[in-house]
Amino acid sequence: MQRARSESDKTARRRRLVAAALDEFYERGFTAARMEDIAGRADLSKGTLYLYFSSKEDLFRALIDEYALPNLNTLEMISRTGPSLGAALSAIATFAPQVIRHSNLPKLLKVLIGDSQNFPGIVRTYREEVIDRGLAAVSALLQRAHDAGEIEIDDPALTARLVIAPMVLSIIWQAVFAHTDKTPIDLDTLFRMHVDHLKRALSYQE
Amino acid sequence: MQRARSESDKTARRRRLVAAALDEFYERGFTAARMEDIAGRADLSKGTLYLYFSSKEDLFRALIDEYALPNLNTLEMISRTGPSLGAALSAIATFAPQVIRHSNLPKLLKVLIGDSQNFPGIVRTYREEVIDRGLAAVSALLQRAHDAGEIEIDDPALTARLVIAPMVLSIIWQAVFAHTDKTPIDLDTLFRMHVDHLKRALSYQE
DNA sequence: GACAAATAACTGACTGGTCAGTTATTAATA
DNA sequence: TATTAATAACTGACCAGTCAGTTATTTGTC
Repeated sequence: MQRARSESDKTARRRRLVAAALDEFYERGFTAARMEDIAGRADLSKGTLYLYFSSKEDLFRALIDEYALPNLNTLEMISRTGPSLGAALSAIATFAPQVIRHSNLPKLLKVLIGDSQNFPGIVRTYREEVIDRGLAAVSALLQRAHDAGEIEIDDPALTARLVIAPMVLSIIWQAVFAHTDKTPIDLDTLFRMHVDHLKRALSYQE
Repeated sequence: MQRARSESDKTARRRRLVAAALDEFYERGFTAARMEDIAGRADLSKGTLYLYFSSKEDLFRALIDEYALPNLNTLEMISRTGPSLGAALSAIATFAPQVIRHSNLPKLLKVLIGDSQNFPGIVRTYREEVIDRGLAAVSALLQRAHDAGEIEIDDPALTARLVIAPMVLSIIWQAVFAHTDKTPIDLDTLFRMHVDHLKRALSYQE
């Protein structure tokens, strides 16, 4: 293994280690995952891993910054800049299957749920900085559409939960069951249907 | 500790141990949970626990029979005997908050997700005997409503996922975040809204 | 450009502690 | 007294985190 001398070499190492940690945590669970295996997956030794992260929990904490925040930023952008609710929902319907199939968010969420009780501090952070912000973004989007007379709606906060519910379901499914499916779920159709239902359900009716 | 003499004493012991295991697994995760603590929670010693269950995994397996199947049976009953889709959905809307707040299903699902990768066999069983049967029940309900001309629907299997999505979201929320909420989510309103949306979205229009 | 000294990235054997599962022993019941 | 539920001491494997030592790379000197 070539050594990391420059600062950019080191951040690359950090990223490799975080990626390795996510895979090991995902495959074996936080407690059962071995630091030596995480290091080995990144072609490094256990000692080196401890040069980059001070503890197993420190490594766990790094996962959120690396994998949750980018997706949240995309969601917030869609919610904020969407010209109309319909357009924003359609954008979400396109975005969601991508994230579920190709990002690390399902793995991250699985790990987070599985070890939530062991790390109340981390869960609190994740909840405040990711979940609450995501719900707030969708909620604000709905409120604006209501104010513009686009839809009728009683409770934006609860409705926001109904909007994201199929994402949560699909993310969990992807992380837990997807690899046992012979034919994968048609996520594109699922989310198109979901958005279609929402538009019908929320639009004014005589 | 008084001894278990009769056969019914012993099944009572088994149930106490399974309940203790669920709580420990939920609070610490499967790997981190200690057999001694599980036994202690049931006011028994570790050795006694091994008289009732041959291994930690055996104990894990018992959780599904004890806590998942009863709820599934209720869901299947609602889906099968409902006189109309609207009535069945309303029944689900009443039933779901109860289960989420007062049953052990949230804890079970949290444990199952967290340790799914370590026990592919158990996950396969759970998926086939609980999830697939639950989805099939809802799917059949929708199909019958369609055949009766009650709703228009393209894909009952995917629609069934949209029906249960808020339940999964709420169950996860309950298991992971609920204890950090100052004010609990209004589940009754949430599911009333959900069912209302579904009825609007699926009914024939214009 | 050649060599040596200095630096810091990297390694893996080791320690201290933990815990699943076993077993020898105790004691309640019939 | 025979049976068996229950216990607690025990064992063996496992692993997070440490640290003394190794080696690739850079820097300074001629």
